[in-house]
Amino acid sequence: MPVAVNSEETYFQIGEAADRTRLTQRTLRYYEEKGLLKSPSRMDGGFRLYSREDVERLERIKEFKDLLGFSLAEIREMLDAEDLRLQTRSEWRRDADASEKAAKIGVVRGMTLQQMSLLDDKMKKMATMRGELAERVDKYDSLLAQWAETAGKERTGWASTSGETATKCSVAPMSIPAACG
Amino acid sequence: MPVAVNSEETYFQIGEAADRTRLTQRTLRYYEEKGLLKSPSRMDGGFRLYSREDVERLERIKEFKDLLGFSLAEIREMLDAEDLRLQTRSEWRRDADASEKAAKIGVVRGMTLQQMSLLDDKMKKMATMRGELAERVDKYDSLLAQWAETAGKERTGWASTSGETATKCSVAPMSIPAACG
DNA sequence: AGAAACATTGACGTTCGCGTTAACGTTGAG
DNA sequence: CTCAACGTTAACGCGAACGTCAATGTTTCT
Repeated sequence: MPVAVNSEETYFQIGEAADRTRLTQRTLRYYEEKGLLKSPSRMDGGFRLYSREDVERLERIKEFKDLLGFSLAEIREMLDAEDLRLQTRSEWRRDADASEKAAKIGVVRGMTLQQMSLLDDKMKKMATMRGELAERVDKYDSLLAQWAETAGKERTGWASTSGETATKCSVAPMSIPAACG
Repeated sequence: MPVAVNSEETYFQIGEAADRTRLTQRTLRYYEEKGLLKSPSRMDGGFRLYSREDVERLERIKEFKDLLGFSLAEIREMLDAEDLRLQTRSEWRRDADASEKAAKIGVVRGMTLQQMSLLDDKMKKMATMRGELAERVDKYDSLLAQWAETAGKERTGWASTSGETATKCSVAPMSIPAACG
């Protein structure tokens, strides 16, 4: 059960944080050790207390790893960028100088753009690969269709052995995958 | 220099193969050891000779690794699938039974679809991430614009410090990246 | 034939990303 | 107070994916 410290802020011990993120306790400690997570607060006895934000951050780390196959070092960089973003935002009001604000925002914006172009790059290449695969599938289909024709009435019933996962989305070589879900 | 063995077939020693693929010799031997590459032919003295196909395969392996962050084991699976595909194709003519052909094609088609859905999955998630990033950039832009307005004539000239990589593609949250290159 | 350049097979070393165990402290329910 | 459940640090272990010698053989150029 989540631990309520005071008022309405909920914190989680390492066990629950691990459960929620589907990571292990060891992994959480490891990420902390590697600086991917700012050291979480502790209770009097020394038990770690993870905030909601901490948990969210962990979930993001997981996405970065699983989805993009980034190393922890790379992920750290991306997260550092984001930290700067948040820090910038919190300092926004009390920041005296004017052009300084703009400069900071510019930096953050630049980093965000870099991350985007990195994503674009990967997506583009993946789209290319997908296109090649789709071409093949089409080729198989027409091959099978043509075959079924020459075979006359005898329906072959080739319901491809296992999971028909990417249902029928094989055509349209370059269409956005979001449109296929 | 590439080594011409006979007639028009060109082969490469490990050094050049490594250069071309931007991998190390060690890596090539390692991949061979791990079965990602069928053992290349050798010259009399025992030197490895890589064919064009071998080099292409190596390049594909690299793409899989860098682009998708797959483990070598996973890559091996994908490549095995492709091997089956080629094998199927070469056996196509001399294969006697009819429904057997269809079955084989069905299997290969199924594997291809699986790979596609895997790609789709990743691309979809990446598109989501990209969308979030784009939103941020837009927010920064409007913030800066609004700021420049209130500041009157004094143009701040905030040409974001470094590489403006993802040029202007920040809007259109879900557009296919290929359209942005 | 001799030397430089390139390759071969071990075999040990390294970094990453955790898993696992040990020995011990904390918390919360009864 | 006691005891199970949960947490802590420290340390060693492990598989993946190579890096890095070292000792030896091969090719090629002159």
